[in-house]
Amino acid sequence: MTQKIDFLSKNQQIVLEIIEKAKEPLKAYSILFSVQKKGIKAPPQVYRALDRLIKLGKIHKIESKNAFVACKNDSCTISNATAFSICDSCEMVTEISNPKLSKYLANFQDKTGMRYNKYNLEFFGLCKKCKK
Amino acid sequence: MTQKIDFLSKNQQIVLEIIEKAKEPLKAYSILFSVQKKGIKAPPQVYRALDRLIKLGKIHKIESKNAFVACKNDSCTISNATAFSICDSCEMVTEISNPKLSKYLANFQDKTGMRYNKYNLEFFGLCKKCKK
DNA sequence: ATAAAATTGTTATATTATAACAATGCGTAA
DNA sequence: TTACGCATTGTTATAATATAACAATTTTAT
Repeated sequence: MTQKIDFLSKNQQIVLEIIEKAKEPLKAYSILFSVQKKGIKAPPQVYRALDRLIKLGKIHKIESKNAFVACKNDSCTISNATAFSICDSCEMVTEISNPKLSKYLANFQDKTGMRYNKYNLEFFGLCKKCKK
Repeated sequence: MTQKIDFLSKNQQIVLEIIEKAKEPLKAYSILFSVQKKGIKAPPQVYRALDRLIKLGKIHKIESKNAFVACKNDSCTISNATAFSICDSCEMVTEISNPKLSKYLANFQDKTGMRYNKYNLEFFGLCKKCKK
């Protein structure tokens, strides 16, 4: 039987918790370091948990940073439509939750007629604090 | 003085040429392998050329694949607004060049009021061939 | 021509991620 | 119950991606 979709294993819970607590996106190996006291010892354990949490939509990967953030959107159970705002200076990352944008992108069609089932958008700039 | 913006060094030309010839996005180490006969021997040489070519807008990095493609848009001299269509099955990648989309994204403002100077968008799905 | 600055070459190593297999747990049919 | 099959977790090793640090060379300004 495949794992129930709403069940998190111990490792998955540990990894999720640390990502949720963090104010910044976390790198896989910094997660590994933090959770070693809890018995997670090796990279594959972290990467497996990350993969699973991504599939469940509990976290997202910031591709340009190879880092992971918790999904702020409670209703997000599958992460097929993501948009982030990233500050080039302080590296702050926030998930953009904008219905117009999601609708626009979900309905976007290019001339090839290819149909998309997933997208990821990353915006870069300076956040208000850093612009001052 | 900093390097003139339209001048490519030998290594940069070699790397650009191989990326332009390729039908698929190329990985850094596959580029390295291909250009070793031309005298490029070590990773930093490839990565420097890639960085420079990206800044010039001659190539783009597909973040979700850690791979590099040539920019198809001749007028692209700075790569601050990119959008790609990626097939999950055959891994084909095409750059989307759609004025409406670029305009929409360039003008996008989220509620924080943060102003963006760059974005990268990656769409995933099945291309026409693979959908059949 | 020569010093300063920038670029390129080279070695080594850091960082990110996965393959491969062993150990463990877990449902289920006999 | 038990033992078989299968999924999950643990472990070791290594692959793949990327950069730091410094030496050699080339370019530029004077």
